[in-house]
Amino acid sequence: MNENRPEIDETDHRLLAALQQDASLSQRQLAERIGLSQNACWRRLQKLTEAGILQGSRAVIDADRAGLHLTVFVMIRTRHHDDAWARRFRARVESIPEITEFHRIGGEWDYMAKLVTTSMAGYDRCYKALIADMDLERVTGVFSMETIFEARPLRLPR
Amino acid sequence: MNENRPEIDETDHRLLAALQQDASLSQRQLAERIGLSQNACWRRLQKLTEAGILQGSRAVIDADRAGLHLTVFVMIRTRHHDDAWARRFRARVESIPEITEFHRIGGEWDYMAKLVTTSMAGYDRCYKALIADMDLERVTGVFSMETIFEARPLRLPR
DNA sequence: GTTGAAACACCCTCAAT
DNA sequence: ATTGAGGGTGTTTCAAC
Repeated sequence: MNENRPEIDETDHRLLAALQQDASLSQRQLAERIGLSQNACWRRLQKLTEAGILQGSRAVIDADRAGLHLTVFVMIRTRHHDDAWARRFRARVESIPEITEFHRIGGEWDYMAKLVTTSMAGYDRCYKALIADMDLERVTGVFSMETIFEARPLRLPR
Repeated sequence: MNENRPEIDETDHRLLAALQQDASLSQRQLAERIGLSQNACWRRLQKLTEAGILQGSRAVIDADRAGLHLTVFVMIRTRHHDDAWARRFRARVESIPEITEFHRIGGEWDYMAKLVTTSMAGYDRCYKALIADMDLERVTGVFSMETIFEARPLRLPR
């Protein structure tokens, strides 16, 4: 949590929104788009980066074209609720590169992992790697039949 | 689906992996890192972009520092299974910018949406906007207590 | 906040190997 | 595949307003 975040004004907002859509924009283009001088734009980027709000940029890759045809959300319930087990489980999850996202969740399940892989055979390998010697109470895969959209820009507050 | 994807060799692999970690690398740095001339590196990037595998880059923003303190996965079951209703529902989901990801899923539920917002009050507003006049059978929010990691680079096959 | 300028790094395209 | 070179563009930091 970080309640006392630095102020983000309307201009910062538009700046972050633009870069969330396309981080390859040059500073000239960016400055022009949001109606700022290139110089002022640069200073704002510095500030946002120093504040840790802007953390860099990443390539967007078309999963399907890259051969990744299957997305599964793995729901997990554990029998163990001690720290040592939790640490061991997190290390296990981190060791499976097909898992792109991992949450501790509330409700019926304890954890949820998003897993992106080539095929059902790929999923089966990950599943086996995930459960081996972890004594999980229950694991179920929720399969994405169709990814309608993903990685949409965040809606920033204020 | 795209089974007949162009060949991605080891070098392309490392290129995409590097750009998934940091898309702001200059072509000189990138070329040096993967042991290629800047020129050859540039040509590979062109090919990957033309093939639609590499689709650009996006800024990474720290959600919590930007004031987004709540992530919820919304599970949805519908009573309607005709195309007209599905189109209307997709349009509704797209109209809610807090929803960053949307899947049609198999199993007990029909759809799953990932929603990132400021607070419980923000979630409630989205929830109401989502369900209004849609005659859903059942909607439940699975709350992320802790995002252990997310937006990890894709594990590319081969 | 702005403009203008200077120093440097980078991108893209050649030609040659 | 590689190097080298050139022109155009982008970045970063000034000083001045």
